[in-house]
Amino acid sequence: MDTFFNNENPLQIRLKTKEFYQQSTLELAQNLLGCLLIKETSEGVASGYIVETEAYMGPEDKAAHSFQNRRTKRTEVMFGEAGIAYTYKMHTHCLVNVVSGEKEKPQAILIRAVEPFTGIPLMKTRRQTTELRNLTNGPGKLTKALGITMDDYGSSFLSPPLMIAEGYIPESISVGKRIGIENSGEAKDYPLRFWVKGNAFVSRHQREI
DNA sequence: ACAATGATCCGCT
DNA sequence: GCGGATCATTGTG
Repeated sequence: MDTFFNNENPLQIRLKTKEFYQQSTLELAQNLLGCLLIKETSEGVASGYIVETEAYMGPEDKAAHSFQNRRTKRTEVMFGEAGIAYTYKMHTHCLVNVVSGEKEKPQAILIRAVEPFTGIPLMKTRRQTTELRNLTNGPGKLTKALGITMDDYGSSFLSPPLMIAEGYIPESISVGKRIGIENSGEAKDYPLRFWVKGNAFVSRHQREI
């Protein structure tokens, strides 16, 4: 058991260990649901339960940045060990992925939404809104709320400042198509998006597959 | 050196 | 639903 401190309360957590990240990308994308995503900064600690993920399968997946094993400065961390953060910039937003798969297999899981847990006042300040539902219900929103930036590129989720810990086991998981990849041919229909069924913080409502 | 392209968000209709 | 903001990354010449 590790203890981290929030502005108000000590937070008792059980960090996920290295072995957790060594399952297949499809399993990991689902098993990340319900886990706690935590970020410590000089401003304080903020955390939320992961409620929506998308798997990006690498060389064979036209929607993945690592499609056809494209290996550049940006995609480099995906070729490394599982359990590392792959952050990248999209327009004005930073998005965060969990690198998965074996070494040299550039797969990753995009965290698309979390449910706010601790540090909610800090999240409201960062996001400039008081509406709880609007704090972290999208991949660009949650990074801003939690204070995740390009500084976290290549950082391990096994230790501060960026961490993933045990949370809860979702009752039911929904599966659907990924979002925002209309121009990636057949890959756009792959059933690689997972979310906690019925959770209010999921980014968009969509039919299950 | 340059132009195209988004794994998004927000505000408006 | 739609379009604009806005910029790093990437491929091409």
